[in-house]
Amino acid sequence: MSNLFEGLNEAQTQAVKNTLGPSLVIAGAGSGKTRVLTYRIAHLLEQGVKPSRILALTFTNKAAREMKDRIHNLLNDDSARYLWMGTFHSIFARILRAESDKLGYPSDYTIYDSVDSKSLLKSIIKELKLDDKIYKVGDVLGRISSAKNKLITPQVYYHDERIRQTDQVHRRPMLADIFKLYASRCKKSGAMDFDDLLLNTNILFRDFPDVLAKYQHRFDYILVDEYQDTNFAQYLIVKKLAQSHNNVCVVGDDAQSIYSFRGAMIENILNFKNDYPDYSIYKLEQNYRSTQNIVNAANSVIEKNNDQIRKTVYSKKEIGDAISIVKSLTDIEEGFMVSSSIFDTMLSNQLQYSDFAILYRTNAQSRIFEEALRKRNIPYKVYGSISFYQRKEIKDMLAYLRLLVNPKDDEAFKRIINYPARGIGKTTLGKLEIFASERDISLWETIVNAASYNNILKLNNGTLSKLHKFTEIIVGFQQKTPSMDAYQLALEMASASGVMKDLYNGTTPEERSKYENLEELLNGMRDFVDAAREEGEETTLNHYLENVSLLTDTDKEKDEDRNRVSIMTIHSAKGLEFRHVYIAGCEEDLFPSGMVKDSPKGLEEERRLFYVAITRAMEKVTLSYAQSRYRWGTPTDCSPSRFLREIDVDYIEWTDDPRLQKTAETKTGNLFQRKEAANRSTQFAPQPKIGNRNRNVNIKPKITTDPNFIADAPDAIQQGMIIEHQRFGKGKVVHIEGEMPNKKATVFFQQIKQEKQLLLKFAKLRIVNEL
DNA sequence: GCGTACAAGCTTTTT
DNA sequence: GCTTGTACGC
Repeated sequence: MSNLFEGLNEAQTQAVKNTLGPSLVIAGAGSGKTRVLTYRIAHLLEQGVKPSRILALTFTNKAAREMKDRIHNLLNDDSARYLWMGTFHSIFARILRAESDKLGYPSDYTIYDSVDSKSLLKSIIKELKLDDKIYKVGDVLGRISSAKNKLITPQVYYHDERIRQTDQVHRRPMLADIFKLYASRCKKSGAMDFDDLLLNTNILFRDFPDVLAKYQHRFDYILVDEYQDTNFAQYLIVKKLAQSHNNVCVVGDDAQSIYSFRGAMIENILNFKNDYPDYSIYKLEQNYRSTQNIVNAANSVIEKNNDQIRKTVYSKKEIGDAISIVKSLTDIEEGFMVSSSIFDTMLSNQLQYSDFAILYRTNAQSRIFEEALRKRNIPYKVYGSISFYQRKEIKDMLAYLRLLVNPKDDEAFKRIINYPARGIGKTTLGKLEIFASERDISLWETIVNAASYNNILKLNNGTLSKLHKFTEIIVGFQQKTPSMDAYQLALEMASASGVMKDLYNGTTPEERSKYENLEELLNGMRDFVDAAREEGEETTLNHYLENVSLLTDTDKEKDEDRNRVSIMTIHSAKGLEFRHVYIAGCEEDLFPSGMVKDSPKGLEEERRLFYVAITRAMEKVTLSYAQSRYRWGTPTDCSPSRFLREIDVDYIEWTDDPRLQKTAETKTGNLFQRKEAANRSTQFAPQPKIGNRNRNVNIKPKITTDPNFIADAPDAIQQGMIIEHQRFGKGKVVHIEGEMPNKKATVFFQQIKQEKQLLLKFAKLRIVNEL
């Protein structure tokens, strides 16, 4: 490795070089943050620091893996393998496995994901005979989670007057009891949820000073990526571990803090100077990713936030294209517009599909883009949404395996006791649950001894023998578990349990895909076993299951996924970059989300999210909004997002209506508002006023070849796309047959009710057959 | 105990 | 519009 500092700018060089003492690296979007982190670690290794003495914490497995790869390539040796690098959750899960006995957990403890947590909470709420409309599972879990992230244990929660009063005011006085029962059930099942991993690490370090000392001395250097997204529990772990040497380097960007709903405290980065008074600060302000227009536009938005570390992010790249703002009439049309634009841009600029991304605020928006892209035969990949490991069929299979390793895992038990159907239904499970709960034992212990408990359980002989059959299968596999590798075991379990057969018999596409998913899981396990064997690690099921709950979809990218348009939420786009970015649904109540618009803090976070979205782009940003969008199954009127107005007009280009562009040359006032006003008058003025709302007979069906008319239709049609029939909600639809060049088409008129008046009219064409 | 039919609720974002 | 949960009949 010749010269590490070659190609780094001054600020980057300083941030890489000065490895001693506390360092705060403020890294603007696209400023080479990952580069600094990897070079800093490589630099430490070059100086002779042992990799095992470096702890590097990230927020996603992907980020950790990428960094490892890059360090490996920089140094050209395998020292990166021995770094302690990973997500907070995976690193501390590992430490907790080693120290679990001190906290009264087995080292093979199960990690409950949010589906497991919710299922457990649901049964607790039922058990306490509480109204599940008042105690909504999601809300309750959110409350418990945020308590844990603030290191509020159930005991503290239970005895804290103020917390209890808050719950009282919200008419949920039993939350403390639910929390307490939830925690004790988890512990009894030998399970930790995501938040427990951080909470229990803190408890471990608090109650066992010798253990804390051990880990303080294990790591000489600590690095934290995305520090603005740490919550209190994570913050305190870092602080404690760094105490003896203060060699802590945190990297982050307060402008990109978008996880406060998960307990992230932007204050952690803002207060770094108070925690480590002798800190050095490095500001990375040059953006290497985006054009000047994009950087400047993003800056003009984030400027509106009060809570921030002031910095000047700039780009020395070309000025580049202005940001486009595009209006569509409906969400469906937005889908067409974006997919057409991607198609055209790709062809005319000779780009790859993977140069494009469509970003949105909520996962619910993905479907429309999927459909639009599919119709154009554009390959795409949806990121996020439902994780592979959270799919029902995968969770069911994993539940069998979990039960082998940790038979006390009641959530796994409940998933599979009657899957595939073996005649053990609600009634039996109910009896088992009551029995287990009264005696404080697990469901597994209950059925193993069901015969001897049967004077109380009162199960009939048929049920008893069904239970017995189930236990026999599980016990048989439990005995094999230590001697077999994870893949072999899972494969046999899949057939012995009947899961394989159940999925194989499916005929519908959904069922087929479930079977394929099971195959994929098994393939993944085989890869795991192969890799472990190669590295000389354990190939056991226990080892496989250790991390599987912490894996997400993005962690298993395949080659065929490579040249595809990416579709994802802005949250999951964080840290990524694309040449062309479409930000869809820029509408009030969607982005910014309707749930936070009343709180200034919430709004600032939404604005940061908008900032993150814009700064993903290297060359071109297109902002899109629709005037009407399906929500809860009905068309809803939308108004453009306030964020569109917040972008400095110098960096915007208005492309949806060419007639208006010439009129907006002077730069006084707000371009956006003027254009909106102009839009309103030109768009609606020519329409005949409809007096009687109930009689929409003003539109006369006609045969048309009028080119102007066709020009009004979505351009997808002009390209000869086949557009299927779409239902138009409550709008009135009129059919008109017409000839287009080479195409026979049906035209739909739709009127959308807006503010109780008929305001809009637009045409959709359906190509009936190709000539 | 199982499968189907209908109703209700729902849409912030995730390790 | 879609998914999940419940009620009812077998």
